[in-house]
Amino acid sequence: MKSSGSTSQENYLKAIYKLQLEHGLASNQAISERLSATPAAVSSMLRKLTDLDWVKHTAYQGAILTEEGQRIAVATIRKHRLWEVFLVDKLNFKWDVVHEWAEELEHIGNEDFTNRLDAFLGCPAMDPHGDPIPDANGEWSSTGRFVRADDLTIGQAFRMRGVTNSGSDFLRHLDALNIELGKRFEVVEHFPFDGSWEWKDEQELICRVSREVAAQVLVDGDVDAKENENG
Amino acid sequence: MKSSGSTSQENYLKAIYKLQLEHGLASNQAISERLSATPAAVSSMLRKLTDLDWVKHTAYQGAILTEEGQRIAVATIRKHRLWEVFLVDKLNFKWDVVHEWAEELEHIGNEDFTNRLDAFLGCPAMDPHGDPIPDANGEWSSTGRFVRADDLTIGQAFRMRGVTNSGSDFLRHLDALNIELGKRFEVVEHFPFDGSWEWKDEQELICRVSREVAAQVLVDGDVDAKENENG
DNA sequence: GATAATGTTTAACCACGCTTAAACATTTAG
DNA sequence: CTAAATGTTTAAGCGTGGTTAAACATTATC
Repeated sequence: MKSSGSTSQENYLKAIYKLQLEHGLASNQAISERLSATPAAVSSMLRKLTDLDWVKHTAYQGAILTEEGQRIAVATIRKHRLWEVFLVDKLNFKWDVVHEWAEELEHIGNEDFTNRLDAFLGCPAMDPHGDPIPDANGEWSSTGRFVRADDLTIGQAFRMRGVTNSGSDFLRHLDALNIELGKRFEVVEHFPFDGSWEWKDEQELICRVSREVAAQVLVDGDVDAKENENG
Repeated sequence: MKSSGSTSQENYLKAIYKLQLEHGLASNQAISERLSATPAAVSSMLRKLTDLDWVKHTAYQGAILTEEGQRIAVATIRKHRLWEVFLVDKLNFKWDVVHEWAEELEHIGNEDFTNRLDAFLGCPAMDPHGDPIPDANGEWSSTGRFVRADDLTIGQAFRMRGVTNSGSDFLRHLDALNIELGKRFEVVEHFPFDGSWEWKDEQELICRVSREVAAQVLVDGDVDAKENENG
């Protein structure tokens, strides 16, 4: 088989996949918000996806993906993230703008195409936002689990590893604060008053971040244990 | 402005552009054949393109592109050919299969995107089939004019430079004959009986090609004049 | 357990790009 | 110059993926 869907169908499968991770199943309404479509549109698309055997849909409950639906969803996410790597690493786009283009590119190409792109990029493990890239078999090969930056304690060293919010506004804000993927910091202070934090980088420069920022930054809190990597 | 059209619109503009080069203007019927669509579909699309001011259409005569229509057509061809270079040079696809993927990729990205891709690829002058790639301004910067391989005379040295038929069957046939872009040959013999030719490559290996092949291969017949390039 | 609030589905409709079949213009041939 | 052949356009309709508005289930509340 190894079928795949239309652009729109793939977008639905992706949305359901992500909602399923978050809530176990994807309600009609949640999908509709994700895709900025009306609930009516979702309803009709779910019928099609059910007919294709890509989702199981219990009326008034929600949708979950079948094996095949999941395969297509993961393949699409893989393509999306590989293209993001391409756009940042090869075309020198900034990480806050690549999502839109990747959203279009992800619907092009078959398995062979994707694997060639993967190989060309050096089989990257993560996209420019720190999100893991599934391998050719759809496996999320050992996503070294990261923690939220607001889970750290004073004095703790860490490396910036990802974000849970890939919106342009947020990413541009991180750029403005000189917070970038892989950069090493240490927690200097935490202010319970407003939940904000003070970090310092390796040049001892202080970086003050709000509660909102810390909550959406993923870090590797286990930095000293494996410092043979980059520092 | 710098507008651009839908996938389908861009395909029509491309087709009209090419037909215009060949026949001065694009008849409804010729477009319909190019795009494998019915004349009725062409008729209705031409109305839309006319409303957008991208073509001028004289009923029962044919269509020609406006300035803007031409700009979009050339930009689309530029993107198509750049992606073909990417697919062959970076993803190691063979030249006979890249057209299909490029046909999808060509509709993605804006001017900035395309220029970044161009720069990343080293601003190539030609696609993998030897077709020239217009520059960022839509100029076909000096397409060093090539001649058909069946225009050569015995003893003449030449370099393979392109094809006038990019169909997979033809390209695979050239692969089978070890005829590739940039390769140097010399005309050994011509057989008026069936119009076939004998060439020899730099290893003195004889390559026998049919009339049909020679007619669709473009070569640089002026090889000795500028042998500082590759030989 | 009836009722209000919420969420889902259906119904009618739209735009896009295509189809077939019929009507219409324009050439070409007799 | 008329008739036939050819090419073009219109009309009606289809599939996809949307919309709004109304009908319908399902929760939550009293």
